This record gives sequence, structure tokens and C-alpha cells, in this order.
Amino acid sequence: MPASPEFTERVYEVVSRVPHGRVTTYGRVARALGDVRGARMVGWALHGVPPGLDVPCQRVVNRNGELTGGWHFGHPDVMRALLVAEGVPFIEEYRVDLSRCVWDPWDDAA
DNA sequence: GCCTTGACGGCAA
DNA sequence: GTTGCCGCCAAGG
Repeated sequence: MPASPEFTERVYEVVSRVPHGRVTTYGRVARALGDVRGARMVGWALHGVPPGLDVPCQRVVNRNGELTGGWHFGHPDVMRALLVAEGVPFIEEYRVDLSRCVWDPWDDAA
């Protein structure tokens, strides 16, 4: 069990607030939580997402827009298909166009 | 108890 | 624009 259950819960909450057809980055989520250095922890939290939970973790990519956690879906193509189905623009096979579909939770809160 | 790895980010060269 | 290094917290070996 995580040392900070609240932190993980926050991550799920923020990710669940990502609009359909939009994506966010680990750093954005971490900053929204107030933990800038928690970018890595966000990824760790998502890798420990309990199955059955409605958390669109596929909308969370790294700063480069790459589907780094694609293999955690079983296969990167699965994650890509989900994003494409939502209308997320891709500049590469496993790289989304952040400049067009980026969503900052901080901006939404502000 | 120590060392390495990991769904990352930012800054410097 | 690309490459490299450091920092950060937590888990696994």
C-alpha cells in the first residue's frame, strides 16, 4: 500500500477530469497536485491503478507526448487506439500533438 | 540495510 | 532541435 494514499487518490481524480479528446502530462498533474517533483510518482501511481477503476490513464503522457506507458495497457497500440478514437491528433505512431490536445488541470481550475 | 530500476521533468551543453 | 546529467520518491531484488 502506498505511503500516501491521498496522493494516489488525487492523481485518479485529476486524470478522471481530463476532457474527452484531450491529454495531459505527468508534470501537469503533479503540479496541479502541488508536487512538482512528484511527476515520477504520478506515473508510479498510475502504474498501480486498481483494475475496474474509471481512470483514463491513456490520456496521461509524458512531456514529449509519447505513450511511455503503452505497454502497461498490454500493448502501446491499445493506448494509441483509445486516443485516436477520442480524436486526439498524433504527430507520430506513439506521439500525440500536445500543442493541439494538451489539457492543463491547473488552467481548468484557474 | 544497500543498490538498482522506474508510466518523468527541467536545465545545461 | 538533440543529447546528457541530475533530482525526486517509492518499490523490488
